[in-house]
Amino acid sequence: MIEVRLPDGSVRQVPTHTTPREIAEQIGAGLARAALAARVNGQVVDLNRPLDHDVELEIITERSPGALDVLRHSAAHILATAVRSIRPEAKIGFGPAIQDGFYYDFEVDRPFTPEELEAIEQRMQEVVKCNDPFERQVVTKEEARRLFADDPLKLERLEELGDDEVITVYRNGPFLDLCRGPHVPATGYLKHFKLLSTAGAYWRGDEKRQMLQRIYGTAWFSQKDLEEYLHRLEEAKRRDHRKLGRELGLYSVHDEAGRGLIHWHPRGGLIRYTIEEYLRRTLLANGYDLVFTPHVANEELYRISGHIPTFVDNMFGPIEVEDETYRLKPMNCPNHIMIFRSEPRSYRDLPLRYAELGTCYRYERSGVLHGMMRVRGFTQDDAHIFCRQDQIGPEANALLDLVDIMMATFGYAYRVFLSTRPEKAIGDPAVYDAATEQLRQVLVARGVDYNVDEGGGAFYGPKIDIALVDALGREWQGPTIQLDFMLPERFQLEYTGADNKPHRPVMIHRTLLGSMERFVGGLIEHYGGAFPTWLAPEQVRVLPITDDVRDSAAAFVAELKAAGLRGTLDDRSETLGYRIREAETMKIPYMAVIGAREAEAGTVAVRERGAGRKQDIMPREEFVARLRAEVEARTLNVPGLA
RNA sequence: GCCACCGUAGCUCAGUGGUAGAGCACUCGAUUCGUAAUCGAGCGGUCGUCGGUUCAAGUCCGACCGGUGGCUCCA
Repeated sequence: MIEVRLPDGSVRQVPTHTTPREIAEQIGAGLARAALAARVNGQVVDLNRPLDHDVELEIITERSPGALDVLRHSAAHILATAVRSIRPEAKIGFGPAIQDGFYYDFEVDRPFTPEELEAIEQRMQEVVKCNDPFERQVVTKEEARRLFADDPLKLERLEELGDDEVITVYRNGPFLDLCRGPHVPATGYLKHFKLLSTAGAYWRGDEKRQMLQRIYGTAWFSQKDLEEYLHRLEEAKRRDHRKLGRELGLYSVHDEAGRGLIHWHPRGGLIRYTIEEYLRRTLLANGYDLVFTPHVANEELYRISGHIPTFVDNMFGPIEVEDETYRLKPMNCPNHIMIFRSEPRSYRDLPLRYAELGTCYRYERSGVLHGMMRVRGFTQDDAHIFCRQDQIGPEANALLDLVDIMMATFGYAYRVFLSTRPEKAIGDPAVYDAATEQLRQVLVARGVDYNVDEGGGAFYGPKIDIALVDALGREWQGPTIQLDFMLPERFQLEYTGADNKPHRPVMIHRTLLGSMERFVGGLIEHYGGAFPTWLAPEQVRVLPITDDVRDSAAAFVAELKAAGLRGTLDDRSETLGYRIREAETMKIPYMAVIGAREAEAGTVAVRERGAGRKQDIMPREEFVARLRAEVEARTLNVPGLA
């Protein structure tokens, strides 16, 4: 007999080799029907896996965390089953569950066609209908070698397994895979899924190895979830910053001018200007100094910094001038170091915080360029803080205050990650760990929920990474706080301490918004193009109903401008409906309609973006005052934003 | 850079070997209108580029250029 402890704290005595399914059946028929897998001492296993010692057991159902991963991993096997039946020669690679779905990699003579994808999906339906059980079997390495004799990719993986590892294979109907599991009980459990796309993917993610053909799919427990996910994909497409960027006249990219180089149009420029102006004022109010440094630098600078040779593959090529070689700057830190080093520094001067909206250029391979998100020229919201070791904590704390302000202003939720010392770290491990501990204590003191990426820090220092969560629930790389013990060393930075001796400062690289290109690109998608009033390039469109009130409307536009608001007059000879439609399409926050009644009374009929026919008639001054208050408060009046 | 798909007017797209099309946008004219498309006319394309097959190529084939989705890499 063994003891099984359940999540509610109860303990059951059952015979050795009882399976989780049997226990679920004992608890209730409903639970047995809902059971997909089990969590035994924290590890997810199959329902039919016999228990041979005392355990803590949790039955996994659709609602359990991790349940979708099990389903999706099984979906990947079902996909491979279907592919094998259509293309028997396909060699199988890996097929894991991923965020929102699953994939499977195949080595095939010719890539899959879109039509084939449909056929594969249909064949998957047949596999599901068979409802074959997923059967786990423990095998020896020798047996496994025989079973996968025709699957070189599996053999390669097999040989990496240690001799003491338990090797398992899973069979469902005709398909056998080397796999750790677990799986849902049978193929019939997969009901709501869809294949999405094919893509090339290097075997083991190594571009020196052969390219496999990957098939992506998604799977859910209910048709509703599947449809919601597909709808989310549609919504993401609708909000694509490249599409909205063109439609709203924000930016463009030109072959003639160079790929991956953003041309900010007047509307996009106004958005960027407004953000930059707000950012600079915030930084000045928070103890930062603004600096400006050149776009090119003598290559020597990057030899000292070490970017040559480590970063040279990401840099634009050399520029020869007289006898010297210059480079477009890939980052701002060496320049800021020059400013720090330009005079002797005292411990009393520290911390020094140099901020720059610094434009950098990096060579990115053509295949990775993507709208404003991945470009070759970008302007970083960059800053470097030079401080004493004992100032790391307070500086990190102040930075997290700024992060809070910025994220709240733009309406982002966020998640925090702390990355600790990797194996290959430089310098004294004690210094690295002490600094990491300072960061950790700051996070703890602030009551921040954070995840630790053990060994995920850079070799030159630990860091705090912040991931933005946008309106669609997607995560983006956000602010980072990166400690650096290396550059002060390489540039021999010093300050004079209270002991009148030279000391080495610590550098903190930090960004709040990342690059203006990426940040604004992200904002376009976050807001779906409907920028809050304070950021909207055009805040009010004034619409006179007839030519008779044109002058009155023009006067109102002048009043808006005088109040520092961005209003424009649309007095074209088009119907009111037409002009309203266009203002809605351009996602302008407010329309101010002026007809004979309003002109007479000194009022405007205000129509808010996205609010339909609802109108609010108010005195002109009141509307101006309301708008000014809204701009000042940076109100997030974005439809659909929580 | 690699794999797949795509490339027709400023935009969205139709056109399966036989004389390049539509809607929107733009220009002109008419219309003066009460909350998401007023009517008419006009302008606009060497069908991504180069080569090949064919009596004939937007259409079939090849190469190249560019875009998209991935891979790899990153602000």
